[in-house]
Amino acid sequence: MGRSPCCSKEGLNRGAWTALEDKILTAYIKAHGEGKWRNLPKRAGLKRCGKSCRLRWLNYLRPDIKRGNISNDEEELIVRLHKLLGNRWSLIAGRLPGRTDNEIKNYWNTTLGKKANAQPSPQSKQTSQSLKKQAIESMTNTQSSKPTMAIQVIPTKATRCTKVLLSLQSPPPPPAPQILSSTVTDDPSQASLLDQQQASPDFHCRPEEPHACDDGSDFLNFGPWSEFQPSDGICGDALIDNDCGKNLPIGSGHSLALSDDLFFKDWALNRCLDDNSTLDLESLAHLLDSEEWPEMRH
DNA sequence: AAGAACGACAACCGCTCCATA
DNA sequence: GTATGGAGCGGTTGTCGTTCT
Repeated sequence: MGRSPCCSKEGLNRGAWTALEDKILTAYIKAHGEGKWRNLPKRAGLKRCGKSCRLRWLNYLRPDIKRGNISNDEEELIVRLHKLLGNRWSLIAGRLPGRTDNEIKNYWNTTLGKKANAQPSPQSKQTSQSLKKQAIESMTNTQSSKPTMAIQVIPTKATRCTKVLLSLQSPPPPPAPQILSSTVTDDPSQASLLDQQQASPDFHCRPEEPHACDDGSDFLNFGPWSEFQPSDGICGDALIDNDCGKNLPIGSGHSLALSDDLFFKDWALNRCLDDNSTLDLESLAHLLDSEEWPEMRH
């Protein structure tokens, strides 16, 4: 389907933003909020493409952006997350509050990528597509693998978290445990994750927005489940139902055996963060540092 | 001191996904 | 079911400052 360009490029400024433009954009967004990027330049009186405005805001002007050197902890986290997620910068950035995908991408390309090349990792160059494929392959192979975890399989397809909402007021947690349920509790690090998830019902929530699923289970639904239906040869009854409130077979002995690797990818994909929340860097670090971690990475 | 090479980062581009009419 | 617009993502390019020769 053909698409009109997001904006006419004629008469628009390009290149570096001026201080005045920044000021105008910031003032406009503070007054009217984000969104409607296509119309924003016109309304704000900027001679810029809407996309450009969005990028400028997200990568530079946003008040919660942390600027400055990336700490060693952050660097280590980036490296580890990159091993898990590949070049999915937005997901990685989601785990580093105040950092933007662009910043992390640049940092990787200029610094970490070279280090990684010096210490080649089999996964370091994975693309989203290859990750996805790998995930699917992994899933289709897991039926014969050791059923160590009862994790519902989540497609690694990155789905934005903007509509993943939980109630702040009363999220009666679904009776069934959530994503890391059942058989993973032996590991203290994972238990810690569980605890944090359950103890923090508002993580990655936007209180001002309506809730996608009142029972709080919707945060588990973040992908085209149709891709992973039983017809795909996957143990369907181990999958979470796409409907809110229906859950995975918790503690069931026949739950889908998900590869450990995929489990962590899944975890990483789902741990969307609230912009205002303290990052659970600790929990992630805990996870990454856990004794089982090296084994899980193959 | 001058120019080349390099590094860091901002910005752009094209593609894809999702929501909606 | 389809077309379209809005928005986001990842790859790439451009620019500027710093270091090296």
